[in-house]
Amino acid sequence: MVPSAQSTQPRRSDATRAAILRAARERFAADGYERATIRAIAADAQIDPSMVMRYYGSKEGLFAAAAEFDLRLPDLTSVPPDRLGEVLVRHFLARWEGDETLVALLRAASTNPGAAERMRGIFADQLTAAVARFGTDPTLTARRAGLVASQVLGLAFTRYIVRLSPMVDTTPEELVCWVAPTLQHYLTGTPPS
Amino acid sequence: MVPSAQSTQPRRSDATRAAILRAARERFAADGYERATIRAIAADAQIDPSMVMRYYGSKEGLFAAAAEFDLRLPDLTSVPPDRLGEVLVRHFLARWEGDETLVALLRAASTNPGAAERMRGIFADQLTAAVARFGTDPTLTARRAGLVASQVLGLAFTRYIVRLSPMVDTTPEELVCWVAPTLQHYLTGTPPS
DNA sequence: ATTGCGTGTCAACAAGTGTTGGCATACGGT
DNA sequence: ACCGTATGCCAACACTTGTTGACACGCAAT
Repeated sequence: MVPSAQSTQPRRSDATRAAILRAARERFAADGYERATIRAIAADAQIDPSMVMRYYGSKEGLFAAAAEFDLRLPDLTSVPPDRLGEVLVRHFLARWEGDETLVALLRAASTNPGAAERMRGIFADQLTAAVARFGTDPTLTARRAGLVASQVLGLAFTRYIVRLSPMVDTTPEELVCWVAPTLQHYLTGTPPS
Repeated sequence: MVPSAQSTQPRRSDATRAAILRAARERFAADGYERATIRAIAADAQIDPSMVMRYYGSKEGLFAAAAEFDLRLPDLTSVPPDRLGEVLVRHFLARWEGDETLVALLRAASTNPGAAERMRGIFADQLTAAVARFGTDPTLTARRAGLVASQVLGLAFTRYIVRLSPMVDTTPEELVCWVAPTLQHYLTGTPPS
């Protein structure tokens, strides 16, 4: 992608900024918020730690920039209603395998309140909005979204964080087969009593 | 429970040891491994930080002692096969609400390799063993256990760590109704292809 | 060429960390 | 009553952390 005719003109330090951000995402994803030190990130990006401060203000600011994330959920109204679960699992798995940002967010959310807040926002806003397309009861919609989040985050947690052997070894396709009915049930199943 | 006629005779410092352990569990559960400082734990237990070192050797040692945990899984062969899911969810929920040890372990597992290792052990050993009672294929058994772990840990992660509003607000009973079929499917469902 | 400013490095600070050794004290067995 | 040992506190170490300010270099415009 070209520097683009965005609102702000391209700066000479854009390459450095990008290198910092990339290193930050890697470190946050691998080590979590507190173990990922600014010095280590700066070393990975091959610059001085003070640059990180100048460009991102603080460690919190750096994390906020590095953990910017969009689930890019597809329009669920245009998929067959009985394939909702399958589409969702496949989408989430693809989103994870290709972008370590969510893993960074996931790791950090356990110990950093800001990260947890952001995680809440992502799943409460983006996922709930996607689910809200069908069904009118807002409480039920939120509950459905929450249940989907629980299974999907549990999948990521066991596969990428804890690295439970069976969850690591299983192929994405097989995971889809197993988990799709679960999400389908959470999305379209009849609520209890 | 009485000091007991265990292998080792009761020491005069048992009360202190217990206070340290209780404070450690609270702090680890609330703050995670790195943010839970020995000084804070010692302050909670109203003793000097050096005592923690003397009795538990190091921070790692303290965590190892504080994160000792048994799932106390019931004997799954004595429950009706179509109620396995329900029994399991209910058991896990009860186990969590009453003991913060697992929350501590869960929080710490994101950033501390030792905690992740222990988490792996608990779910790979205890849960797999309970599931192995029926079904002979070991790979399939491990996979079933892993899937159950993913949903159950995802439930805990969204409810106790991230605190997603819909997952916090929902009553345990209703959660059981939603999640039971999922676990049932993972335990007894037919594997894909 | 000179002036400004953005970019980058170096050294250092203040705070907090896990960890250690020394010293007082009080208990329990003799 | 005495002595050894367990228990507890205090002060300090060595180290790492995020963060800051001063200083050097190079590009761009005048």
